[in-house]
Amino acid sequence: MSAHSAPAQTEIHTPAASRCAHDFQVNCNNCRLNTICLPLALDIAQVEQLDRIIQRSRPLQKGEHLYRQDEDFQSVFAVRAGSVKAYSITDNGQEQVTGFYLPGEVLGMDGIAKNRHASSARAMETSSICEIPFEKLGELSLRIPSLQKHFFQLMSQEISDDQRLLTLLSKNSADQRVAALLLSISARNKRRQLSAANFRLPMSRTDIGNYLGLTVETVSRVFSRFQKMGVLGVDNKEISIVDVEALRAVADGSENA
Amino acid sequence: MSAHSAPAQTEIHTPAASRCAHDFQVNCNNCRLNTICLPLALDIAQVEQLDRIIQRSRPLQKGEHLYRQDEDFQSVFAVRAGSVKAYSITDNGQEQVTGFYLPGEVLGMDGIAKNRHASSARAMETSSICEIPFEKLGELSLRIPSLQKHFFQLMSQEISDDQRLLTLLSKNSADQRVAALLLSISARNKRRQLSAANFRLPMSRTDIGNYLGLTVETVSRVFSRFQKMGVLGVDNKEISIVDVEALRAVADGSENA
DNA sequence: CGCCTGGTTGAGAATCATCAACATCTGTGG
DNA sequence: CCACAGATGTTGATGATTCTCAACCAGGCG
Repeated sequence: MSAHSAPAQTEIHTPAASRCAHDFQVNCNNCRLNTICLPLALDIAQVEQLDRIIQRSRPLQKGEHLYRQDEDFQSVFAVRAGSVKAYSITDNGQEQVTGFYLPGEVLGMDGIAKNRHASSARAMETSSICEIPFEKLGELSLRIPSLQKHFFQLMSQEISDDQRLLTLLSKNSADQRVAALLLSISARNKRRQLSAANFRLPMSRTDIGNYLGLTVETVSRVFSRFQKMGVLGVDNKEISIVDVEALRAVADGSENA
Repeated sequence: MSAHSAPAQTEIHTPAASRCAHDFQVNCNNCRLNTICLPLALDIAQVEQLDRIIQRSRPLQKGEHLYRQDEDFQSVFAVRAGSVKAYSITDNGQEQVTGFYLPGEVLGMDGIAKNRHASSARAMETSSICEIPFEKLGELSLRIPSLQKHFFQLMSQEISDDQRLLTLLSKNSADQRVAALLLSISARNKRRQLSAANFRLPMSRTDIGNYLGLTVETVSRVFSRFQKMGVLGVDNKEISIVDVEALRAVADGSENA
C-alpha cells in the first residue's frame, strides 16, 4: 500500500556483475564481497589458496540449517547471498536469537572453543553460503600471517558486537533497541553498496523481538509508533527510513518526545 | 554478624605454594594457574617461549587501570591474582560492565579488531596481571600451532560466554540473573580449587547491577530475598551458598515459589 | 567525630509482558 | 482464479516486574 517503488533487494541487481550470487562457480576473486569478507587482507595469490579450501554448495532454501547446536564443529561459514539467523536453545528449552548475518559476514565461530557448535544457524531466505573448514583455515593461517591476523580480528569484532548488543539489552528501552537494530542493518546494507534508507527486513517480527529481548507485540507497537512519528515507512517487511536523524536520536536516547 | 569463619580468600592460601601470587618473579611454569590459563595446551619448552614474551609488572592497586577504552591496543592480559572488571562507556556516557575476570582468565581481546581497546579494565582489588603483547603472541602462534588453536578457542569461548549472558539479559528475571552470576563465580572458584560454597564477591552491588542490567536496589533486594529463603548467607560481600540446588532451580527458572 | 561512599528498605510509577481478539499475508488445492 | 487454513502481524486492555525517588543505615577514612 505504501510508496515502495524499490524492488525487493537481492544481491544480483548490479548490472556489471557477470555472475549471479547464487552461482556456485564463483570464487573469492570474482566475488563482489571480497573487500568486506575474509579475503580482505590478502593478495591475489593468497586469495587463491584460501579459495581452494572453501566449499560452495547449492543454495539453501529458507528454513534450512547450516549447522545445529551440539553438532561437531567442522567449519565456519560466510554468507554470500541471502541472510542467516543464529540461535541457541537454553537448558529450559527457550530459543534465543544471537545474531543476524548478511552477505559478507562470517558466522559459526562460537563453535571453535568446544569443537561443537554452541548455536544453530538457519537461512531466513534462499541463501548462498561459503563453507570454510576450520582445520584447514588454521593451517593456512600458519602460512599466511595476515590471514591469521584477520581472523583474530574477525573474532574480536564478534566479541565487540556482542558486547554492544549486551549494552543495548541491559540499558536501553524498546524504542532504542529497535532503532539500533534498524540502523545496524541500514549501515550493513550501505557497506554492501545497497540503499541505507530502503530495504527489506529478512527476519520476522518474532525473530526481532527474540533478538532484542522483547515480545512480538512490543516490536509491532514500536514499528507502528515510529511510522506515526514520521520516522519510518513500514509496509510489512519493507522498511524505509524517512528521518535518519530522528531515528539516531531515538537510538541514543537523545530524543525529547 | 553471620557465621563466616572462613578468612577472606586470596590466592596465597595454598601451603605448598613456594611463591606468592603477587611475586612478579613467577613464570608460567611455576604458576598455579597454568592448567587453566594460556599455557594449557603447551609443552614445557613451548611454555618457556611463551613466558619470554610475557611482561609482569608490580601488582595493581584497587581502581588502577590495565587499559582504557580507545587507547592503542598492544596486549591482552591474564589475571594472575585478584580480579578485574571490564567496562565500556556508551556514546551517551553511561557505563556498561561487560565482564568480571578472575585469576587464570584472559581479557582485552575485544581490542584486536580495531587495534584500539573497545573497553576499559580496572582492578577491583589489588591484583597481579600478566601482560601478553599481542604482536608477539601472533608471531609465536605462527610457530606453535597448538598455541594458535588455543587462542582461537579462548576468543571463541569469550563469544560463547557473551552469548550466554545475552540470553540471561534478554530472557531472565532479576532472580535468575543474580542466581546465574553467583553460580558462575562459584564454578570459577571451584576450577581454581577454591570453595564453591563460600567466597567473597570482589565487585560492588552497583557493578553487579550494571553487569546484569538491573539497578542496585533490585540486586540488593534479590540478595535479601535469597537470604530469607535460606538459599544464601549474605554478609556484605561475603557469600555462602547454603542450598545450591535451590539456587540452580532459581537460575533455570524451575523453582515454584 | 563526622563525612562520604556503599548498601538496604519502602512506596509509588512506568515500561513492557500477558492475554485476547482481530487483520493480513502466503501458499495450497480445488 | 478463488477459497480457505495456518502463520504472521497488529491493536487493545490489564497486570506484573522492575525502576525511580527517597529515607535510612553501616562502615571506612581523614
